Amino acid sequence: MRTRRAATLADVGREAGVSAMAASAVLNGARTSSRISDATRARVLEAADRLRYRPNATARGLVSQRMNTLGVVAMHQDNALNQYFLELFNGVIHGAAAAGQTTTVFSIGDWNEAPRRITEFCDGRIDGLIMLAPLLGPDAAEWLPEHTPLVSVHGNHELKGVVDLQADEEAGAFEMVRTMLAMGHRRILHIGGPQSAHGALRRAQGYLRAHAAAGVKAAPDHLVHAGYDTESGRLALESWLQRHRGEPLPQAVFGANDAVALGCMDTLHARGVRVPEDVSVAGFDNTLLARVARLATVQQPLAEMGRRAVEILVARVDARLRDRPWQGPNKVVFPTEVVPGPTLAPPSPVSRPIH
Amino acid sequence: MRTRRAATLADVGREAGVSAMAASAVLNGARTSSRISDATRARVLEAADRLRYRPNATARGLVSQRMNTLGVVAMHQDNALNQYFLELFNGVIHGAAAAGQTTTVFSIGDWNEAPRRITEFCDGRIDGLIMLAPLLGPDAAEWLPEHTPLVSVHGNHELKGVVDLQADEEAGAFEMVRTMLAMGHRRILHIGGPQSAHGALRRAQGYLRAHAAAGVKAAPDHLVHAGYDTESGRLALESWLQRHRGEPLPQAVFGANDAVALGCMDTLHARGVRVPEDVSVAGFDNTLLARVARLATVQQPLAEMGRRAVEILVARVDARLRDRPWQGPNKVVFPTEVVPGPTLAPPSPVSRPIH
DNA sequence: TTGAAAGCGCTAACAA
DNA sequence: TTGTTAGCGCTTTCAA
Repeated sequence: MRTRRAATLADVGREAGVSAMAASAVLNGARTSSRISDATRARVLEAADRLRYRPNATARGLVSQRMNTLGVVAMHQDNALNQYFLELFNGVIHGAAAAGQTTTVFSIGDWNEAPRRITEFCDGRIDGLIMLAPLLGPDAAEWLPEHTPLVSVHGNHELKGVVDLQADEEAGAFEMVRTMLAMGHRRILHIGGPQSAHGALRRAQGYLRAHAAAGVKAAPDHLVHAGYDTESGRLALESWLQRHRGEPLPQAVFGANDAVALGCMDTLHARGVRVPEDVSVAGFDNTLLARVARLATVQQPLAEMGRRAVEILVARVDARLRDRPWQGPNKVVFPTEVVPGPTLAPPSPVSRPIH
Repeated sequence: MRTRRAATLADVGREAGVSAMAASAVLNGARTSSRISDATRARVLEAADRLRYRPNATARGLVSQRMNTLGVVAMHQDNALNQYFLELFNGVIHGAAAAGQTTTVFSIGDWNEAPRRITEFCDGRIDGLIMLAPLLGPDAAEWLPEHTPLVSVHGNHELKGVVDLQADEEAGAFEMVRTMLAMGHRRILHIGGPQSAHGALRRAQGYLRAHAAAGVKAAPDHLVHAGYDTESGRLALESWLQRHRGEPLPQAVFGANDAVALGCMDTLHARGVRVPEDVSVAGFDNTLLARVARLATVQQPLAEMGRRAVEILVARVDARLRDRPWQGPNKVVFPTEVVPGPTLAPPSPVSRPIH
């Protein structure tokens, strides 16, 4: 019995000799006024089972104005989503499962595509959207879809109508650099993230504030900005070292994130510089990368942030469906924490020059 | 103007003073018999722009029987999807974007939930489903949804109606172990994956065939089975070493996959055993884990497999919509390849005992 | 060139 | 207790 389409309520009703509504009442627990006689119920159930009836989510969604599906949008680089995404996404999946939602992912190569792509995406197939690390200007409020509740993680700007989840990156960077300074490091190089990302700027601010708090002057050329990926880290450190040939090596390198820090370790390794004997290295995020490489890093509770993003988004979807305004906070900040590791140790008393 | 719902075709039509069909013809390029006058077209476009009209995907899906959305189901462990998933998923996302599809993910904690969860999931919200490393018995053919095209990656059984993508794991394991034997290794321990996973069995077969081909007898206790995750690898090797106290260390450990191999490296590290000086280690999959840890491994083209899975699935969805049978292959096998790395080196002439 | 009507599969009113 | 009717937003005949 190879039919192209799945059985519908009408089919079940016909098979059971009742109307489609009766079948609906039995199968999908619609709260129509009254109940169904046991005989009818049994016939319907039997017919549904025989026809392998499954309610059609699209039709339901059209009626109920809800698909029980959340969207996630993230940026990919070189056609690949990164570890940061995976950690957050694990939390999202977990939270979505707990809330009975499914999750639809789409990725964009550049946030400049966002106005078009996000608008296309918010076309009824998802009830709400989570934006991961969106690089959107303040003008985004103008084009962001009005009818889809939005939550961002590590948003760049506070946008009207978008609930944003942040980690306290400034404090995390501060603590990490404070730790380095307390160990005795003085020449700490920070390979920061893109200047277009406010999070990267906050990390750099933490770096500077730690120096100020310790009364140590940070050399201006010890703070540079690059990308957020491994290759950027590799190249940024390599070119920095070439520019500073003959000068003493930095005592520590603080990467914008774990991927960048690993890129830096590659560069050091390729030059025969030992970590941590010659140079200490630390990252940021505490992704799996850091755990595998035993990299000192700053923990952000990414999985938890993903879960919370879902919770808040579902609450907003519920509220919208009942025409209630969103009562919750517009911003949530999560704590960060230094994670020590064998890549971070006190500086060596003698310093090698760069060649 | 805060309305709860987005503008519909009817709204646009009303605003432009034409029928909803005219608006549909203009905006959604419906191929209704004739064309629209330029004046009407302009009015409709203007109204749509003013109302920020977006076609509703759910309504379209109901009519066209297609949501342009593909499903992906994978298993999570400890509430987390793993690297294997991420590599494949990157390919899926890439392929889906190229085919104009979005991707809906759901994860299950155990493949025993699959009959219920997959059935629920295939309810019209997705046009087709990709199953990643499904552990399904041959009976699955009975309950798998009839009306949703299915593709599996690393399927366990050939299932009627399911197109399966495999990598040649047996050959990959064979080549890796052949390489080890050629280097002079004789005591090669294989920490295999779960015996319920046929892929794990094929890797073990490759291990055995390489020994046979080299005329080397593999000690039976040098092939054990455990889980596919890091912790399993760690524990499996630790307990193996405890069971073999006093005997010489294995010269090489071949993990069921990269995660297991890293767990083995943890165990060796904790015991002060050096890699590769005392023991060589290799993994399988060539995930990011291996690349970060510079682990010797066997490459499977996971991203490409994800892309191909999408291509095939979309072709099947197209075919079904036109009531055409699927003409393509029911199985595709991808090549594997040994990736060398500094964790794999010739054995040391002296062998330390296990303590 | 345009509009009216029907229907995708479902649910929610109301009537019988 | 059950069936009829209408409608979610869209597309597709078919008639004007």
